[in-house]
Amino acid sequence: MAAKHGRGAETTRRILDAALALYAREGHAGFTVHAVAAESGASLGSLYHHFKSIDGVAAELYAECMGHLLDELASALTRSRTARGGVVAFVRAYLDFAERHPDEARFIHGAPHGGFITSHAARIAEVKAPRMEKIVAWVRAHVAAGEIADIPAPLFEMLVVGPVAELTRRRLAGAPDLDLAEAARVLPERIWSSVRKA
Amino acid sequence: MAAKHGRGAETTRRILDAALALYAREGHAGFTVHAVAAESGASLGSLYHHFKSIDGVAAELYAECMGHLLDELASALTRSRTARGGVVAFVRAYLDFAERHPDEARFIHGAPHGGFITSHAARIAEVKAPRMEKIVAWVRAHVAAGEIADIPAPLFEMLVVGPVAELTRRRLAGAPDLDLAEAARVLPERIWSSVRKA
DNA sequence: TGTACATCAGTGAACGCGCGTTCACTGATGTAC
DNA sequence: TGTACATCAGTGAACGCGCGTTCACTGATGTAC
Repeated sequence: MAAKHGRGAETTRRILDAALALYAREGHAGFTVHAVAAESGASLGSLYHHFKSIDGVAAELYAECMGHLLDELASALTRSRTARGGVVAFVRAYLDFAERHPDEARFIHGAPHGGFITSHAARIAEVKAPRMEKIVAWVRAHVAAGEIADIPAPLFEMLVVGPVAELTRRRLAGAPDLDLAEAARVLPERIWSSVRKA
Repeated sequence: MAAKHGRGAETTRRILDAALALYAREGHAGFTVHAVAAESGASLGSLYHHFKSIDGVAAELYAECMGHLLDELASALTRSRTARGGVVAFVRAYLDFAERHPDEARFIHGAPHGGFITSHAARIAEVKAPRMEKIVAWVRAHVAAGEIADIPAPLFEMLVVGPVAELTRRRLAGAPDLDLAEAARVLPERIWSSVRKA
């Protein structure tokens, strides 16, 4: 899937782009094989030639978007020397991603309730694992240095990702009273307060 | 909907209970009118007599679960005198709810991606609004007293609800490496740190 | 360079299935006098 | 209390529709000699 070279690469690309645009425009209910094929200009048969099923399209698109987000988060982190700088940059990068790529953010936060995430778990893990490893290594180093509180890694993740993920979800669900600029001003320092040592 | 008295109250109750159990067991994909009717023992016609559509069932169930959760959260808050005690109790109440009522928590966090939440927004607001009002009033009072940071109410909500909502979502999505007991020990104080004044 | 063959890419009509919803109906409960 | 009527509760076969998927096929590109 997602052939990097070869003749069908362009078609594959068009299908994934169309799927993302369609999800953004029509939501979960409009995300059907027929609609994705029509939107992309490919035929049904062509879509099934490159992807094994509609869930395959969704899984590949999810892996792509998640990879994109995690790349930005990991690089925000590793660019920073101090723990505080890293956490602040991480939170900003998340909010920035939601603003610059709202369609991808919407797909990441909304799509998993179709069952593809369990049926294509291997493909998704393949994309997530190496990025998560980088992030976890950075956090561990700063825990060891005594800058970040020594709490279980998953709980650290909840504290940092939770507020921004919730914010993103609500915005995408249509709550308009949430100002991203203000969030970017307030949240990073607040979240840092929740994970700093002592 | 959800007649409080009258002859059909019992049937209505059975349908909602069946819908919740079915969602917990089969997930989004199994949540169909036919399946809900069969699970509840009611006929299709009877279901349509009491609810106008399958979305109507989902919306009523959502309103019920959300009301239940917000009741527990609001009472945790208002039982507490100090800001710190309130926030800590709030977080514990959320985690407690997820543990004691996993089916309701799963429905609250998973179901909204069906479109019923916009089509039945009025009914849902009717349940949420008075509870949210209590919560907001409590927070405002403690902001005025200088105990809680003076940040916009929605951002306060993200900081407090975000981590526990994210945790709940991941657990329900099948991540087993998340220990609720440990979360209840670590998160409340950490979250308090993120919203306290100075 | 030309010919023969194999593989890859793409087509779109057709399929069966299960979904949400309707409807003509029967039975049970409540109301009037 | 008995009778007539109205409303509410419940039944389940039947409907049309759109979904995901298949398949026999054509055309384009790559490979061998």
